[in-house]
Amino acid sequence: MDGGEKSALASELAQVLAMVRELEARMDQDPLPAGARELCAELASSVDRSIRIARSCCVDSLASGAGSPRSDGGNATAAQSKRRQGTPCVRRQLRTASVQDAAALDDGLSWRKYGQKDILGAKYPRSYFRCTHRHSQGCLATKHVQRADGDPLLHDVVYHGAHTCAQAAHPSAQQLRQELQLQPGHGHGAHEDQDQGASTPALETECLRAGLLEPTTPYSFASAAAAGAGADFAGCFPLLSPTALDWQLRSSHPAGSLGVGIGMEFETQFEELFTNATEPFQWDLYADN
DNA sequence: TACATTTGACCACA
DNA sequence: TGTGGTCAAATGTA
Repeated sequence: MDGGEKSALASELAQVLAMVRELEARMDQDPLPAGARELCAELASSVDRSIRIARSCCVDSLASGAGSPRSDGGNATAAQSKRRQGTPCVRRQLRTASVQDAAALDDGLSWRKYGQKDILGAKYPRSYFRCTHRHSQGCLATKHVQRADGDPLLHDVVYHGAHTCAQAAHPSAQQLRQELQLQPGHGHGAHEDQDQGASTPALETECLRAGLLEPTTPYSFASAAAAGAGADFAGCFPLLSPTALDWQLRSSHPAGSLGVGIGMEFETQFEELFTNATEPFQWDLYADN
């Protein structure tokens, strides 16, 4: 990371900090002031920019194997990668508000659970879902959901195959299809092709810069993890991206219902953002400037 | 009654 | 042979 990038990152983070403080102050007010939502969105995009800067700087060190291994639930993915060769997949991580909260895992598509399996080395079992319309419409889309070892609120969701049923028109399904099509070779899993596509992180960065990858979508590890460079690049971002955080806040607190409780939840998630991100980013930037 | 979930068993792959 | 992925019967629920 050169000096310019460091200062760009430091500047972004300084903005984030200022906005968090402001948001914190506004959270005490009831009802929530009009600007709070906008501030959340700004906050999200600012952290998102920070992550992009950090990511573009970290890729090289990650490619050389210097990246930190997955800290949560990732020990099972190596074995998993032996399976489903030839099926493109998209991986996401979603955080729920509580252990019982399943709403945050709802992607708007209808799934039917068809199995659950204890995974070697994983603390929590993996659940297997397939499209409800598998039999009626021959839709072969499936997804696997597994709770992270280190953080029970964090769920690893792996999607296999695009929806071909009536749900294919759903925004979530279309987004998934787009991400699946971004898979190198369109036939390898996100974490399956660690031996190819070293240029993919650059591609992703370019897409992000060009606005081809919508920052408003839930954070996907697909292209990052698909990159050979990031052998397990996803593990370097052990939490939701701020954009996904924003998305979650929006989805779990629909318009008008953004209540008092959000303050604590938001605060907790940001606390995690800063504490968890410290290692992978190694941001001693303030000391550095 | 229809549909979803649970769970033990089976299969395929490395 | 061990493990992940899937099947299908049993069970639960609206």
